[in-house]
Amino acid sequence: MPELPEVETTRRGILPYIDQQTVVEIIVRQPKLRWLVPDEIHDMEGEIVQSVTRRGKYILLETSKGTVLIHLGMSGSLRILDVGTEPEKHDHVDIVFANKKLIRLCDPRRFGAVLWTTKNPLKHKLIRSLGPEPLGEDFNVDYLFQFSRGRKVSIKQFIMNGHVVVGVGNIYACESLFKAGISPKALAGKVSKARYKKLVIIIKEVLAAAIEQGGTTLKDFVRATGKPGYFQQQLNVYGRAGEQCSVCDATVKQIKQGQRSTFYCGKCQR
DNA sequence: AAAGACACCTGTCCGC
DNA sequence: TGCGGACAGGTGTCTT
Repeated sequence: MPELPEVETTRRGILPYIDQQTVVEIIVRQPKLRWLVPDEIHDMEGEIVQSVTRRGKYILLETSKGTVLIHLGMSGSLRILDVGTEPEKHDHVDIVFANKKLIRLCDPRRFGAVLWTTKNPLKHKLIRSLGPEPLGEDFNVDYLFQFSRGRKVSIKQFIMNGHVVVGVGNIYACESLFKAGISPKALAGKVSKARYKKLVIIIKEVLAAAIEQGGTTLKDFVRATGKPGYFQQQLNVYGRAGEQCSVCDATVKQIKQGQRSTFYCGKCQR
């Protein structure tokens, strides 16, 4: 489900309810997520949430004792609810606050994670080797072009690699390459600097626009408030195999790259 | 170091 | 209606 826009939408959704709030209780109904939810997570109880930030697709809740790292995996969502709201089947973790609100992690496939670190979270094993934020200045044409030299993977797999740049998942990789007119099959190491320049600009535009729209709701993504996102209305190729391209008369194609579906227009993208 | 396959898990949809 | 298989928004780990 969540790529960067959905995670950022979620972060913004929960922020006003939990920032500077005291954690009263953490309820773990199902500890078996991608990694076991550690018992030390309860050290957060009684602590005040000092910041609600995001690094890549991780949401970080910082307290003076440590930081919770939350990842939504493929099917996770976080919602703000009132204390007393009955949990449903896949509601695995609640973080309950003194203001009678709670954030609830629902994750049917359990590829998500809830982790705890007492150190600088940016130095956590899963965070420290991540690539730059796509909306930051460190993600620019010089960086991407340099990093791509010698790479033999397709450009689509390259930009989806979190060690290259974070937050560009399957939907936005497909959409960005379509808008940039670049074939997803082009080899990363062979793409020109001029084309990378355009791609960088477009990735930033696409992600920023998706955040503004509250993310993409394909089947079940909901924002923290329970509302869906609206960016799916602007998808040009993702999920549109067999349909006519929105720009030309060709048909949108679907292929597999690195075990993931890729959607593209063979005429607009070369 | 880089690339590819595989793993984790549940729900849904499609063809027979 | 049932069943098998493919597929789904991610990414760490293991093998080449």
